[in-house]
Amino acid sequence: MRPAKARVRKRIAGPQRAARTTKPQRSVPRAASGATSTRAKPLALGDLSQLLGYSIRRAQLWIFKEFSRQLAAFEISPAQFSVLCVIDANPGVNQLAVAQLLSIERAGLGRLVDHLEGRGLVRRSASAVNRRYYVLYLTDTGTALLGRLRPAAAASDKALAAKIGPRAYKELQRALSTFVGDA
Amino acid sequence: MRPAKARVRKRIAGPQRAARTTKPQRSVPRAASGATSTRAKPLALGDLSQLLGYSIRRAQLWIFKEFSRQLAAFEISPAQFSVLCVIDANPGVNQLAVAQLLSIERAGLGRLVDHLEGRGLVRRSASAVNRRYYVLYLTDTGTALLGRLRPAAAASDKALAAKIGPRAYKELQRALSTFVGDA
DNA sequence: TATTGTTATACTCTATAACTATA
DNA sequence: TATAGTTATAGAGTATAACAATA
Repeated sequence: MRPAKARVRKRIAGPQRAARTTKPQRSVPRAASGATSTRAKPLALGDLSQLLGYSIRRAQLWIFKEFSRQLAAFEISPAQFSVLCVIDANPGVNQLAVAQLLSIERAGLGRLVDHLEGRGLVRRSASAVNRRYYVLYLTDTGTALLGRLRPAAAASDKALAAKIGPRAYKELQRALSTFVGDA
Repeated sequence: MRPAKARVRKRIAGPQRAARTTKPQRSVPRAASGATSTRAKPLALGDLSQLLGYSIRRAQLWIFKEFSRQLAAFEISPAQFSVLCVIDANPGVNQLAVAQLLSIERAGLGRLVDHLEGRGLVRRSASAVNRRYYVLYLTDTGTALLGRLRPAAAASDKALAAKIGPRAYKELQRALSTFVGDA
């Protein structure tokens, strides 16, 4: 049998162990020329290698992995860390302002703040000036945790600096500053 | 009433229009000091602004948005484009090799290739040398489409170059080359 | 009528485990 | 026993529409 083919699947959520009644069969074109696939020739990225956008994507994946590794003990995601930082830097900020600053959807940010509040890191208070607002503060627990997150985040950024070199680190910080603050 | 609070939610999937029986009430600390939240003072990013990792994340989000804008007419995501590029550059490659090169899970790549095959862009053939393999090729349709995607992807990368400047573009290409090829 | 926050929903990604066929 | 591909599933993240309360 072939590697279990199900072409043009329907993406349905079937039963847990679906019965494999119909064995997929297809005409096997032996005349596939020199298609060895026996891991000898190195693979090429093609046009991808010329696109800076792809390099940045790969760098970002590496950074999230490194960040998660450094902060694994705290169970804090990059997005959660960014929200804690913004609340810490702007005590009494409201949710929409945080969402806009970080380019997060307000609905998603609401759930994220729910989570942080449930862990006792963030406190929601009613605004005295506009009753539609919540104003956000770090709790003492939140402040204490952020104090421990900061060195870990800095270590993760240092690992990045070590990977690309200190000069490139400075160059990137200057070159990419345009992206921080706008969408 | 307050802004409809449901603190420490349970993340359950309730009925479409859940009855809002319990009106959330909480002690309103008026002594919230100078927490105005009336959009006057500019917000600060806090420690975030010092982390290159955050800048790269923001840059990557911008790039995906720009890429999707340029390729909207083709309904091709960045990930799909990357797979088309790799198959084009390595005719007869097998799925696992593509997954490893692009750091995509093989399960996810299988579904992605399903989609591309369903659109008639990619052809799966049985390997002549190892019957566990599929070998992947672009169809004529896929090759033709990639020919039209290439300029669009290049335009998206040019927009990035225009945003950061040509010198920074070259610097980044050199500095980030370490991330292309490994995890 | 517009705005803040919430809810519900859907879709994509990611990650994992288990399974079939093959080696 | 190990590997390629698939399936199922669960968890995040994202995007949107609609609603309540408030302005």
